[in-house]
Amino acid sequence: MKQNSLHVGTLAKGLRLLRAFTESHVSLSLTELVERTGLEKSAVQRMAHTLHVEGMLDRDPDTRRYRPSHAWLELAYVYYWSDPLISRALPKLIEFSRTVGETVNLAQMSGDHIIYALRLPNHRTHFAASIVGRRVPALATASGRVMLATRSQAEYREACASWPLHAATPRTITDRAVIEEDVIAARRNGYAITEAQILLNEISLAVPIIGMDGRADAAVQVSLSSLAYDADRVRREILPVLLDTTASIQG
Amino acid sequence: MKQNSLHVGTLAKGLRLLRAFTESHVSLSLTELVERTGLEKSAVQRMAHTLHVEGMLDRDPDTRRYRPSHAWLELAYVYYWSDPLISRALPKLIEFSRTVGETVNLAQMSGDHIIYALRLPNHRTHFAASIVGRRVPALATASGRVMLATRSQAEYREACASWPLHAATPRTITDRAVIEEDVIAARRNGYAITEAQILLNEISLAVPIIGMDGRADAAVQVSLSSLAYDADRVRREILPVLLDTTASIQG
DNA sequence: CATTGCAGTATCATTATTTGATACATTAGA
DNA sequence: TCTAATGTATCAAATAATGATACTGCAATG
Repeated sequence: MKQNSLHVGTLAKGLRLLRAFTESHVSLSLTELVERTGLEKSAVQRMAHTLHVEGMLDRDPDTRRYRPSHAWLELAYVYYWSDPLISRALPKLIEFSRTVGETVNLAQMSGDHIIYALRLPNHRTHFAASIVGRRVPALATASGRVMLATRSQAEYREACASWPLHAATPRTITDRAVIEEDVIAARRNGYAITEAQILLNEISLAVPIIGMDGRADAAVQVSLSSLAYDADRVRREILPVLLDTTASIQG
Repeated sequence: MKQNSLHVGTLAKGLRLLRAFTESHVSLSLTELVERTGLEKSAVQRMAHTLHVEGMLDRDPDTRRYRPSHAWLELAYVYYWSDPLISRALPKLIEFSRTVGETVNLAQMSGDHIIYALRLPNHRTHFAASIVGRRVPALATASGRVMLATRSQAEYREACASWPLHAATPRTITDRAVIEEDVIAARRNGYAITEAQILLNEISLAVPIIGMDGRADAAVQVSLSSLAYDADRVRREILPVLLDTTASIQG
């Protein structure tokens, strides 16, 4: 498999079963697992059995399909305790969410994507926009751009040139030069605003949470309906409070 | 390890590493992992390496300590998609949270515990009370009792007699007869109220989400400060709206 | 209703892989 | 600077995973 003698192939294969479940594949039969993992039927049979016995997969006794178990939520629980930023930010975000009455997110850089680590929804929106753990190409988000803006020129240039982009909406910007300009603007302004990059009728404002080294690995992002807000109103009404919030998190 | 020929010991061991991380052990060194898992040093070395390479554990290059990775949040993301109750309940809970302005939880039965699958915090409280994935002995919670109340007499009696209890506060009820009476009351009333069972100064109201078979595997729970509310006020002001909410989820 | 195909389950000899003891390297503490 | 402890690397031994194959049972089809 791999020649590195420290690599435990069996464990890696087991993890592939877990990864086979996605947003659009939420329950998998044995043969579907075989297809999605590319492993042998026998191997999948054993791994799935083990994961079930160990509580990582639930199994419908009738359909015999496997599904994520509650353990997947327990892992998130432990993650929250493990990341010191979360406990520092959460109380402030709750307060912020109350005062602005809009959906508040904590985004973290995760490779070339951002991941939403906390979401405090205040309005009914798309399901995907309300639940934690979602990964989105960093370049397509206000949070990603504003975090990049705190990095060195070499770094954000490289990122703007090579990081992935996916045209999620007709208005998603795919011109990398435009994105880089937006990052440069965020550098000057200390915030970034995007419109309709991931969802139509969505306008996002993000401010970085800057660490002691001056770099940001996280950002607070407010997502608003573009039917209710335009960029100017966001700047006037939301931005000042948001800046207070991030400042208080940085402590 | 186990004599069942389908059991893949290596995979099970790898999962034990993941489980070694808890609320109070959020980052572990190699030797700590050895202690907590009871596995051989060599085995832990290999497993931890593999989990790191596969993206399930982050590693601080300086301290060489392992920590949960963002993948732990991604798993939660997939869980949310996989459980149809979540997508049905979430929009209603957001609405509910807005109207009552208090902390709203979706609890699910998970063996003899409940697990908080969704939390919409509206006030700063204890960290543990704000994040998803937390498991609590079912008997100690309004949600657990109100779910049990939808089961057969044999079932809830058995549960009240044998399920675990942990005296988290000085006011936690440990008299199982009293708990059973509370379940019976919940059966009549269609809701349950508990005070100071998990946290002092907390009062909780829960209403079950009843499935087609008449049994509840989930409940919506509102947690309030007992400084601001007493049981009567909860019944008058929160209960009616909560009943509307759960009814709409059952749809 | 019998037939066919497919998904899931069980078995077992083979051998690749994990194992765990041990030695080495590096860090942190005295 | 030395010492103890933690992390890293190696390798022969044998256990435990492998995957081919055969079996069972369900569900769809004509």
